[in-house]
Amino acid sequence: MTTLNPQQRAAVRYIDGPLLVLAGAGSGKTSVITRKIAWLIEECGYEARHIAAVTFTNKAAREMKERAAQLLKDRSAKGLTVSTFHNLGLNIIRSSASLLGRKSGFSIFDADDSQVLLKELMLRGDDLDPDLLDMVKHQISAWKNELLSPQQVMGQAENAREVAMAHLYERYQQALKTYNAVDFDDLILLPVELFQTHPEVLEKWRRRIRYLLVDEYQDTNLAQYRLVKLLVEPRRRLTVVGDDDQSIYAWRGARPENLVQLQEDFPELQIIKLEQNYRSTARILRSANHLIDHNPHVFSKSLWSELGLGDPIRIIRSPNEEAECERVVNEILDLRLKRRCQFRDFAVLYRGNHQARLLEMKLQAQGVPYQMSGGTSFFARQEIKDLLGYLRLIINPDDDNAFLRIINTPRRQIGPSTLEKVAEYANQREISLLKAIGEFGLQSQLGEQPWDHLQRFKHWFEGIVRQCSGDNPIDAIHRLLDDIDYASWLHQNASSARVAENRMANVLLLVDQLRNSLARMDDDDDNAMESAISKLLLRDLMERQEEESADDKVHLMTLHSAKGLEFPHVFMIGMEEGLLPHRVSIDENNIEEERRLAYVGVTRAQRTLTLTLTASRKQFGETFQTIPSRFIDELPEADIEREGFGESNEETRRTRARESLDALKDLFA
DNA sequence: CATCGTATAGTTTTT
DNA sequence: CTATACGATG
Repeated sequence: MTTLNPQQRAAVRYIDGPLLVLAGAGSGKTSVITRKIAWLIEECGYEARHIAAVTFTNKAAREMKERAAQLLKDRSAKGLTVSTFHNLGLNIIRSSASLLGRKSGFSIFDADDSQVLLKELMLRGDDLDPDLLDMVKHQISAWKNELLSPQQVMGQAENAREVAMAHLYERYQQALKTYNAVDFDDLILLPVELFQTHPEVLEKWRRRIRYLLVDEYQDTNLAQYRLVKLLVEPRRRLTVVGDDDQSIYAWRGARPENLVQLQEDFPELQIIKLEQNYRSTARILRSANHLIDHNPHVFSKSLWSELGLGDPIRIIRSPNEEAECERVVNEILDLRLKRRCQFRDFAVLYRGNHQARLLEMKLQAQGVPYQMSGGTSFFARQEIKDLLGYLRLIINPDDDNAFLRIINTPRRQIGPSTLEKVAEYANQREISLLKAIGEFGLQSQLGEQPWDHLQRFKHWFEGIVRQCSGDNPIDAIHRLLDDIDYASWLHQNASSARVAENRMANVLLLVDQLRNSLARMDDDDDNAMESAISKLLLRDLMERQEEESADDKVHLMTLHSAKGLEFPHVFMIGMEEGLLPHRVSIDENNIEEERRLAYVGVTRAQRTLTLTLTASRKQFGETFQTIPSRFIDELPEADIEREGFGESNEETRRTRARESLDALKDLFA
């Protein structure tokens, strides 16, 4: 076990009141949290089940849980809560679902589900232009994160559009309730509402959670802050760890000012700074400090390290994005040999997920194993959404969204016109679609064929549901896939057999994860299936799978998902104006957050850091000249090494040769 | 009701 | 340029 430095030790041992730990990048904040958990249990007499640690990502939660369990030598870790905000919220909601107008088995709508629902409501309402969908969904989410109810929003609406949006918000919330569903924002919002309206429930949770630790505190939004505050009052046994320089979720409602707010709300707040970095070389750290110095600061800190000077930061400019990706791959292969390190020691970070596509191609071309985390996730895939649709409907017959998703997948000769009538009938009777197709009152509304098709589906589905509530739900799901001949359906729709098989493999993987998840749960849990599916919907399980199979592979991920991680060798690609900082952020004047994003990227690196960019980039078929990111100019000149910038004859010639070669390639392609 | 075609839009991050 | 959405046709 490593020894803690004096600041870390103080942070672990201070338990007399609320504590804010300002932890710079790589300063060992996870150690502080896990060691504090152990300290509370071993030295302060807390039982594990009375301690909760909350983070933002599943990944962080898992790592923390693992490290805590290690420290406690799997003795007393049982009952310890280490989870994401959303997961904690889910558990709170589940324990009092009926008070919130939900029944057990309620669905969790993801961003797509919410969008589908909102669109539907907008089309039906027709007082809002459907083109505003993007704006509206963002607005509603923002309201929820600000804990504003539809009524409150209505009260402060200033024009017709705002009234219409407030109205839509209300209908949206009502629809979720009708569908027995909650969306991601509700996972925080509803617990707060619950606590505010049912003090006895709050009291129960306060007795349960007697010490609360919050990680990445700078990412909390108002709703999350309120939840924390409700839980820790009046005893105020709270430790939060954060770094305002790593706040990169303002767009999601995160408020770094919560760090300051904390001081006002808890005047007795103690603050401890962790400034020693245990991760990066001096050059990397100096670059990071230099970069972030261009931002204003609430709390100033200066990171230092004892790990030696290290290599200069390399900045490589390539003629175009293809060359850029090829170059990165070559650098990885090269470094791997020179430094005798493994593929897993490398990470390539980028601003947007789409940047990974080309990279993937080039990695594949060279046979370099890689792993993309986060990515255009698993859950955006058709096949996964199909299966989740079925699963959701099995545990929640009111989930009309799920019903609509799967009713005609694969084809059951049940089309839009039929569904229109079903929906109308269901609406009038105020029942769910699934229920509606079982009622004879509907029969007269439909032709003979559509009715028969619906009945066949209904009987079949009821059989599946019945089998699912039996001893072996996994068998039931396999039967389901068998019955609908899903493999054939995929083959029919895919461009190639390979793609189809891949998709089927994804589906089976998901089922397998579900089985594992069920096996891990208590046998006496009646709601095991529901819990397991919730886990799926909160996107926990598949990531877990990724990690467990993460052997020796290069890591590919966005700058956002890289937060909290570290790698010996880091590449940041696309260091151009418009990409990082992103165009939208430039337009909206959010340069500071982009800079923090760059800072997060830089501080992931332990040994070497390479930034790459292109001279020109293709966009919508046209080629544009690019401008190097302003952040490059914000690095200390003494610590960087540029390549591809000089306009030496030699390089220009090579570039030209390269370009004409590419042009030729295009010509023949 | 399904399939095929054309038109059009699209710039970012996540639980 | 590509992915998706919508509309026309079979």
